[in-house]
Amino acid sequence: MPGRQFFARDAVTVAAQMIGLEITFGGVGGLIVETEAYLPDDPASHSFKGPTRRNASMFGPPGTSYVYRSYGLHWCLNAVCLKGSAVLIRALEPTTGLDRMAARRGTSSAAVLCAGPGRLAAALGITGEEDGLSLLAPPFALRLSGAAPGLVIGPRIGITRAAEMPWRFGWQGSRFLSRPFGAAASVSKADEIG
DNA sequence: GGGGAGATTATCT
DNA sequence: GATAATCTCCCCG
Repeated sequence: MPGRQFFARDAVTVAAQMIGLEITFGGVGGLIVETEAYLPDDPASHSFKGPTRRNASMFGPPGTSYVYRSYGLHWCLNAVCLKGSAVLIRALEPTTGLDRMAARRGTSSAAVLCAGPGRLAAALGITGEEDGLSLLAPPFALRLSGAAPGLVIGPRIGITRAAEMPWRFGWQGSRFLSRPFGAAASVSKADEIG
């Protein structure tokens, strides 16, 4: 079971190694199939210009949650790594609590329950209330699934600054991704990152 | 103190 | 594909 040391590393390394982990919140969740890394000196990162009330959690201890509101209406869940860096969890393959997630999302299609950061947070019932909580303690739970997926690596989604950096990681071949990886994507293995 | 942009998504054409 | 929904913070004045 990943502990604080797992997150006390470079966010790019953690983002790669989080693919295949199982994360649950209140007994609901699934396998992480898509992540993105955000670094302290990264113009696309919320931490780039230093701490504010909104991003304060990004400067907390490794393993802290950072939940922010996106475009005024969606919530997005991150795992804090080294100070000022975090991994955005963008998509899950649902494994537990499918019925509760489907009820929250208003759809019964597993393929889109958690395919996207806003959808994922909605399915798990995560809001700003959970900002700053530890991911290493209940109601959160992390565990190694035993899966050893191939990794797809490509540019991050939905950003304008530093958009070319290949800091988006995916479970190769997963049908639960928020969006496909483009032709520019490359393939690797988790233990080759870092 | 105000205007604009942003790590998004559901819905309609 | 285009657009609306609408929060938080930055930056300029």
